[in-house]
Amino acid sequence: MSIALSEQEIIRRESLQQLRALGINPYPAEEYKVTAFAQDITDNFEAFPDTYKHVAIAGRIMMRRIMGNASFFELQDATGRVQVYIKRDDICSGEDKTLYNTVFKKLLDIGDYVGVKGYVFLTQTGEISVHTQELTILSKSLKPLPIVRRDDEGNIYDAFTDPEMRYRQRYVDLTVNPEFKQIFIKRSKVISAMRNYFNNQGWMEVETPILQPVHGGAAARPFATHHNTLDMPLFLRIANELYLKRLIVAGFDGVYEFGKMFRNEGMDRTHNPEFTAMEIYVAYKDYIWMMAMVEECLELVTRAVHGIAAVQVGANEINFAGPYTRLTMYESIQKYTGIDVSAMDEAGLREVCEDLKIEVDASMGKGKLIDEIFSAKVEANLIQPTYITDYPIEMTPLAKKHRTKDGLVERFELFVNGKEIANAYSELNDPIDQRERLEEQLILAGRGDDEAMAMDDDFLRALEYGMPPTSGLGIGIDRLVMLLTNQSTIQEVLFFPQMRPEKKTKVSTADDFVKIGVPTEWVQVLNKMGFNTVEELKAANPNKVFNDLGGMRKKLKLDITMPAKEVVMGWFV
RNA sequence: GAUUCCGUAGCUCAGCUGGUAGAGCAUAACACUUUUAAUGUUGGGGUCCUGGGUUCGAAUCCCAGCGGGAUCACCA
Repeated sequence: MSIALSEQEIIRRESLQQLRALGINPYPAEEYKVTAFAQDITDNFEAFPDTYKHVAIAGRIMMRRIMGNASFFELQDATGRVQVYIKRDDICSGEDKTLYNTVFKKLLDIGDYVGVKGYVFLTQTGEISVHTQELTILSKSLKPLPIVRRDDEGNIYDAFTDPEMRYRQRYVDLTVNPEFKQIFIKRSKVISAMRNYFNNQGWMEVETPILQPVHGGAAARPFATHHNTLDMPLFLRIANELYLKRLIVAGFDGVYEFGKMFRNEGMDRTHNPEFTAMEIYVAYKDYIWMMAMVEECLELVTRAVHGIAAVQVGANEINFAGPYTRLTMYESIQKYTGIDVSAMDEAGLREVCEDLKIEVDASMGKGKLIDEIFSAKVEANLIQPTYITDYPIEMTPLAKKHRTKDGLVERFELFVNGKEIANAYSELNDPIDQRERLEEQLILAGRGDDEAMAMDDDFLRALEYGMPPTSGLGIGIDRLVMLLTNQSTIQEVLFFPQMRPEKKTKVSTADDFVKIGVPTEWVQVLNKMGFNTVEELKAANPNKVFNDLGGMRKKLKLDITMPAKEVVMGWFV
């Protein structure tokens, strides 16, 4: 980050002072009563011209076309852009033309918030515009926005596309690339549609702890923190599953939670350290029931976002109308590799992996090996929504044993466009079985499987009191939104994706410089000369600094008094 | 974590085999009362990511670091 202000920033700060000098508050406190929006005006003016005879709109100036005593500018509000026409003699009825000649033409900039009162009309070239009768400054912008230009055909010039700046300064991104707001609007619709659906079924939204003493319910490395008063370690949750099941034990029939999960693992275009999951648990149901529920829910969500049940994702059109294809895990492996792994033991599976050139290691058990084959050979083929069911018991310590098939559990995952979107079980409610299964996880952990799950004694105690048969479902909201908005990176569906910290240049404050005797108005000059800290300045040659100050004063055309040489020498004492 | 590409003005980008930095927009000044990627004329604006090295001389070549992208590996 540069410390010294750029030329344009200095000019804007000077404009700010001049506005104040003219008695105009650049940051007024009063409410500005908005009565119209850009999109509404451009959509409906021609059909209902009479309704737009007195409008008040507010937003940012995004482009200006000044032509002598009349000008056009584009005002951008939350809904879009509308052109505004402003004529000197309309806003300056008397002799004093300051408001137009000075305030509008000189002191306002692209990015400033203004309010415009006036009437809507059609220009000679047929553009719907607002004719200004009253102009109000609502907020002065001190940093120039990137300029993105568009022509009539919608071609974009000088697009602001640098991902680093877009993610770090999302406020700039969404200001100059407002089309990206659609992703977040759709994200909001996905969540609200799902929430409405659940509420309509009579299920209850709940909140469970984010700070957990045991990070259970999934297998992942947690973020660790510490509570001072209790002097105990706490973890940011990696899952909320075990708490939601406690609520089923408590007697709620249907509970769900949208929430952030935190996993201390790698970051890439499908992983952010914090991500949003939705988990729902419904009593007296099983995973077969859950498949039908998910089909209904996702079709409804897709329609809420797109109006239809289908969505274009890359080259594929995905149809969310159910029912979805159902394949058992073994069937899916047979279908895409021709190999029947259903009866194989660990040694047989290792052979298969070797034949298929899948990398494995010694820590992997039977379930993990099957999962590796599935990931490598099947997943990418599952484009239309497909349920993969009946997983090996070793991979799934929280799901109920299959009602008829030995060695399997009642679980499905929903795959769409080659990626997992949802995961569901008939939940394990046999407390003795659950304890054994978690103990097996401890053994796996002992073999070096760092994904093995931790023991949670309080959760087991809850199960011992009795949990009704229950089906549970988890959906990765970020990935669902990626799918429904045709985005290939998770960063695009998160407002503020995690980034490495910005490089900060060490800076002394203006006060630090003043303390060693530098006149306030010269601090900026020193910064401009490359002295960002008092230490850097003191390390320099005093005579050279004194000479350079004069040079900078001339170069920057500063009308400030040159400090005496003794004063400058004093800085270096 | 590995490989690879990138980092130059407020923004988008040029910059050749090394010779001391350019364009468009933005900005400043002037002109212009229905323009629209407004236009015309003139001007200002740079720690060429940071630090080393090679060289008479580095935005350019070499090394290291920082930040980002892409691909791969792990995970949702």
